[in-house]
Amino acid sequence: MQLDRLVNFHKTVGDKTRLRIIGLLKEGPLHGQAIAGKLGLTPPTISHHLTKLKEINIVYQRRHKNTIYYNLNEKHLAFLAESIIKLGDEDMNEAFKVSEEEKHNILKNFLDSDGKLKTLPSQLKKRLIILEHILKGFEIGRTYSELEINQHIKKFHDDFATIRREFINNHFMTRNRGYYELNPRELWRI
Amino acid sequence: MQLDRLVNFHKTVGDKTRLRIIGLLKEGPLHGQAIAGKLGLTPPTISHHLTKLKEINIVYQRRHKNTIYYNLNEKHLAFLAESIIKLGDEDMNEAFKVSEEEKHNILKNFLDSDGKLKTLPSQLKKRLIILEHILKGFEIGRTYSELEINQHIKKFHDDFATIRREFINNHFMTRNRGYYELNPRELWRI
DNA sequence: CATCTAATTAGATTATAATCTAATTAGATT
DNA sequence: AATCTAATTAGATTATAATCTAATTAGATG
Repeated sequence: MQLDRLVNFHKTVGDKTRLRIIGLLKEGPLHGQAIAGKLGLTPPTISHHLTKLKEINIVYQRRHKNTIYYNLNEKHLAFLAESIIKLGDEDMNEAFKVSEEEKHNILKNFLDSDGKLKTLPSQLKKRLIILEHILKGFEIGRTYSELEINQHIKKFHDDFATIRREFINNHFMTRNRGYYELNPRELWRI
Repeated sequence: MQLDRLVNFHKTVGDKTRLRIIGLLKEGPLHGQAIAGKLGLTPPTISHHLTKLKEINIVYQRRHKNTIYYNLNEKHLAFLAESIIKLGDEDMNEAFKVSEEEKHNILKNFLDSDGKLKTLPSQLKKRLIILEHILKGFEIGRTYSELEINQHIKKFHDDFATIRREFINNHFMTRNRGYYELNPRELWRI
C-alpha cells in the first residue's frame, strides 16, 4: 500500500455526501436517481461522487435495462479502512527500523577491537546506533557533571564535545545548569 | 458514532503530510521540530497539522522541559478507522432497516381481515412493505401481461393502476412492450 | 432511425484548506 | 526580570473541490 493511495482513499470518503452514499449502498444496490432523491441532491452531483467512489474501487456498477445500479465493494472498503492502522509496517521497515543484527554489524564496522570508535558515521541511522551504544554507560535518574560525561565518552572517542552535543540534539540527554541527565527512553530519537 | 465525526476523521487523515506524521509517530513520540525536519516542512505547518490531529484525538502531547513530544493514540485511531465499515449499523436501524416484526405490524394495520388493502400508505417505508407483500404472487423469470398484473393486484386493491406504477417506480418490475417482468430481488428498492 | 430515460460532462460559482513568512506566546533557565 | 527555545497564531497566497444549471452522451425500445 503506497501512501498516495491511502491519502486518496481518505480524501474520497472524507465527504459527507459520499459517506451517506456508502451508507445507502450498504443496504443494497441503488440507481443514481434513487440516490439523488434520497439525499436531496441532483443527479450530476451524485454522478460526480459515484465517479470518485468508483475510482478507488469501493463502488462498482451493473446495468439493468436502462438504469445503472451501483453496488458497494465492502471487502475492498474494509481493506482500505484498515490500512491506516498498519501504516508503515512495510515501508518503514526498509528505511528506518533496524534489526538487532543490523545494529551488531554497524557496531562491528565502526568500533575497533578495543571498543574505540574509528569515525562517527555521517548517516543518521548509523550515528544513532553508535550514540545509543555509548550511552549505555549512563544510568537513568542520575545527574552527571560535564567532566563525567566527557570522561565516559573519551573511552570511545576523543572528540567528546561533538558526541556530547549529539546526545543533546537527539534528545538522549538534557543539560541543566551544567549538569547532564539521561532522558526517559521513550523520548530518544531512536 | 455520528456521521459528521466520521467525515471529519477521514478529512483529517486524508492529507499526505498528516499521514506521514502518523507514520512517524507510530515509531514513538517526536517533538515538533524533529517532525518538521524529517518531513522538510516548517514548524508552523507541523503545528497546524498537529492541531488537527489533536482535535480528533489521535495525537496527544507530553511536555518534557522545553520541548513537547507528540504521541499517537493508536487505540482511538483504530476505532475511528474501523467505524466506516460499521457505518449505519446503529443509525440506519432506526431510520430505514425494518424488522420482520415491524413488517408484520404494518401489514396488520393496512390489510383488513380478508387480506384486502384499506389504503396505500403514503410513507415510503410502509408503502414498500405493502408493495413487497403484493408482489409475492409473482414468479421471477416469467413475463406477465398487463391484464394478469391487474387481476393479481385487484385481489388486494381496486386501484391497480397506481400500484402497477409503483412497482415500476420502485424497480420491482420492468415493463417491456406491454409485458411485465419481475426484477431480480437485489434491484428492488426495499 | 426516432425517441425515451438515465447518466455524464462542461463550465461557473463558491467554499475550503495547505503552506509559507513574520509576529507572538508559553515555559524553562539564569 | 531577562533570555532562550520551541510552539503557536495571524494573515496572505494558492490550489482544490462540492455543487449547481445547461448541454451532451449512451443504451434501450418502438
